[in-house]
Amino acid sequence: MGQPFLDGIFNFAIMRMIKVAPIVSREYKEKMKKKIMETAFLCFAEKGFQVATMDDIVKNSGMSKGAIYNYFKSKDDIYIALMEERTKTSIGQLKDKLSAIPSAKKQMEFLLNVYSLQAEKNPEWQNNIRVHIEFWLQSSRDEKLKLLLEKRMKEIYQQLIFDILEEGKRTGEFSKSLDSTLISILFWSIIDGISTYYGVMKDDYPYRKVMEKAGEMILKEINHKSEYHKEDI
Amino acid sequence: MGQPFLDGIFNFAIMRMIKVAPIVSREYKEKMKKKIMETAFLCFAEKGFQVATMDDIVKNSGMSKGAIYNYFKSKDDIYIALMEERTKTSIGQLKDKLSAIPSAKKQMEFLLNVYSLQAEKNPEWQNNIRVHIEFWLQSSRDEKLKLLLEKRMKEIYQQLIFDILEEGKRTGEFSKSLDSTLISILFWSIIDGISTYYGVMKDDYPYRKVMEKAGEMILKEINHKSEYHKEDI
Amino acid sequence: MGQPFLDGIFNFAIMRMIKVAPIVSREYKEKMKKKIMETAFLCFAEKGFQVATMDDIVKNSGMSKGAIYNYFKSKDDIYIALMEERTKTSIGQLKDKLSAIPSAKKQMEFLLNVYSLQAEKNPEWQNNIRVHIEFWLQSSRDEKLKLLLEKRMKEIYQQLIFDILEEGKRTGEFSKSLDSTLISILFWSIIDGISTYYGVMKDDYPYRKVMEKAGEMILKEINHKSEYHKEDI
Amino acid sequence: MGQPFLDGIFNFAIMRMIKVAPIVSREYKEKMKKKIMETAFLCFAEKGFQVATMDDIVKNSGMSKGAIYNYFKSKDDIYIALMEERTKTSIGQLKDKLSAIPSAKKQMEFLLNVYSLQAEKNPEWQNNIRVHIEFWLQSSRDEKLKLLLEKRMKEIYQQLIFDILEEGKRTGEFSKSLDSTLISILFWSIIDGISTYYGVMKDDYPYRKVMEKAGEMILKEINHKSEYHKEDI
DNA sequence: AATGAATGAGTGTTCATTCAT
DNA sequence: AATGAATGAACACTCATTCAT
Repeated sequence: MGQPFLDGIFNFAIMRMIKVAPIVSREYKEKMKKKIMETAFLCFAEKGFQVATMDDIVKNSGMSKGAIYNYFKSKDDIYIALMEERTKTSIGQLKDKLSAIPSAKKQMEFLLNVYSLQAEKNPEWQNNIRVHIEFWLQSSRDEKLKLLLEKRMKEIYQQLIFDILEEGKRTGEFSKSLDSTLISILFWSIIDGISTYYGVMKDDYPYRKVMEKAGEMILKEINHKSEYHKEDI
Repeated sequence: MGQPFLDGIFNFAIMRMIKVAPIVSREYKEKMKKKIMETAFLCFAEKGFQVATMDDIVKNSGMSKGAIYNYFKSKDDIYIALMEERTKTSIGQLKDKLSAIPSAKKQMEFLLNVYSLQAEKNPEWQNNIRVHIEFWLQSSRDEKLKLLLEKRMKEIYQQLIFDILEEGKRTGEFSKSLDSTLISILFWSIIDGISTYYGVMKDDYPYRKVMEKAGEMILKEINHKSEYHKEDI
Repeated sequence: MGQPFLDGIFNFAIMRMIKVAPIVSREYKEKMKKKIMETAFLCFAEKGFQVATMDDIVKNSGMSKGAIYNYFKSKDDIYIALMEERTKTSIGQLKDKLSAIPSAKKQMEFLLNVYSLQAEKNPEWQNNIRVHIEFWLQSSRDEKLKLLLEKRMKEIYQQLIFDILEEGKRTGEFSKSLDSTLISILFWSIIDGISTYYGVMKDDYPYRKVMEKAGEMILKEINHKSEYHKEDI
Repeated sequence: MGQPFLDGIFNFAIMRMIKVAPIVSREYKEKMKKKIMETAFLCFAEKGFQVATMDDIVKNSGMSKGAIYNYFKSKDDIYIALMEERTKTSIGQLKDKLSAIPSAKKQMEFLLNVYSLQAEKNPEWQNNIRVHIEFWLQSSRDEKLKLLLEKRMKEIYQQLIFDILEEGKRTGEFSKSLDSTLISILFWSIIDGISTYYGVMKDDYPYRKVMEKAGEMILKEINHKSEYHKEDI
């Protein structure tokens, strides 16, 4: 009686099947997280973080409340994940494109151009900004969040501009007397100021024209222009 | 024992008085409204509009809940009154001072200087900004509010700059080719962008230096600089 | 114009009336608190603290949720208030009666007799015990609660017995070699052990007989009897 | 392409195997149950039955949720199994040791000694007690559970003492006038009362000293001493 | 006009249990 | 038998607003 050999194989196979196979793939989980984040983004954009409820997210995502809490441990957690992902994506794409541009000056021009065209190219831009700014205000009342955002701001955004400016100074494209730190701070203050107005005023605000004028002013500031004038003479 | 008859007369009289004659003066009412608004501002600045509760306002104002609802019909209502009043006050003071300055260029310089010094002169500036921006974001989700703010923005703030620029163009101080509308929009976008960063980052943000550099750039843009250069020759 | 003098009187009267009169009396508030606590006690006794919900209390009290939270800041808070009040009441009554009894021995006998008769005299005794013990277990996992209860236990309950025992030792009623601290701890351990069984087993447990036997043993222990024996031998 | 036919056979075979033959041995299942119960005990002891979650048990056991539900149909079910097993084990060990002791008096002394030393010998004693008592309180609200515990209490614990006492009466070691039922009930009331205090107060409670004093009192009660007294007189 | 107790729908979060795989 | 994602009813608690006094 019995076929020990086959039994062994059989049991092994069964055990393997049972033990090893992950019920859902990693991709599945990623997809779910993404789905929640996308729904949450829309809800936050529509109503604001405070006003949007988990029930809104539940309803719009078509998932159950428990399911969402399997992926994120709180509403704040979704917010943070959302922001990290948005930052990572946008800055990553930017960096990729910038690295293909040889001159620092051209890089700055490219960057400013990207932002000038955002309103037309990226239909989510308005929402993006509102959610972003709201989160930011939020952070000023939560030390942990503030540190997270501040770090991100300094190490990622400001650093990006800072590096371009320093490179430009090195190659002689930009004025040596430039305060790269100050300008990188000012750069984002202006970009975000304009974007905030756009996010609030929406299509009543001439986003592109304002952004282009701002870009012009920034380029004028960092270029050797003033010295050119003197040379012109 | 008492004097029921007289009591009756008294009560009647009192009731009548309340109905017929305004027992408290208009000034008293204004004073109360002001008190509520001031308290509310502090609460909103500290916690944010959404998070601050009516109970916070009750507690900090020393008034009763019912009293507050006698003066304002909702929390939103306080917010709106607050913003209207803040705008009126700040812009009113500004206008007073500007009218004493004869040249458009000097007016612009004065204005930029005022904002540069805000952080040091006005310890409430950070709170001011946060409440302002938050309210603003709020407004993008409430059409009524949005119209109110947009009108205010255009008719008061942008108009202020627009008028100075046009005057400067008329007197020849500023370049004739200037797009006054565009610059007045850009002006506030930059000021508010810098202020927002400051409101969030607080003292980690070199507000004054950034604001001064921004002022420099704006002045450079609107002045006849290019022509000066030529004249310099 | 007008009658400033009368106006003054009138306004003063009105202001006084409005400002001073408390809308609800202190008694009213005490009555409400009591009502909530009584309802809560019944709920906790029926289902246990953990299982009983605020909605149970809401439903059974006939009050609204918000009203309850106006009087107590949390479910725990109700629990604590409940326990403090129960302790205060029961120990207060006990102390009053004890103070009328001249001899320490008689006091002990009285005390034991009170507990022996609890089951028959106090129909809530079972519930009382269960709620009490449950709260107690709860406390072992909450340091703050534990300290509160421990303090109460030591300073009120154990102290009560300790004082009687010491008084008895002083008057020669009780053995000088008695460890008053130890006996006072043991006393309540036994009383509560018996009560716990009764609270759980309910009328299947011969509460009175057990308590009487225990009382007999305790009295035997603290009386001079044992020494007489040794001397007798 | 595959071999659908063979596939079919394979799948069928596997399905059949699972259905027909027990793939895992009865021992394996017992081992699993034990593992779950041990983990559950630790969780319940740490947090209490209500507060400990199935997820706690999942995490600490290293098993999956589904697996646990294969062995126990509910959280309550684990609780019951746990209690039954604990009772069986502890009483079983006790009985084994008692059977080796020839005299009833020595058996009582041994028993009391075991409990006196529990705190020092059994580091789990505190947890044990808390879980036990908590379960017990629980039972008072669940008729089924109550009957189960009451039966267990009477048939196992009280019976144990009852038998020793009766044996002692038979051999003349204990007083003939002893109410064995009453004393056996009192015995556990005292033991559990002391243990409960210890479980809650933890090391602030002089467990051993109290238990020894209680043991002394119990022994004094059941020994022939009292009759000696009468004779003495 | 003033009071503050009352209201109750709504909030984020938890968790025993189920079930497709 | 094993997995762990999904479910959704509960939960304690909040708070803008109302209204009897």
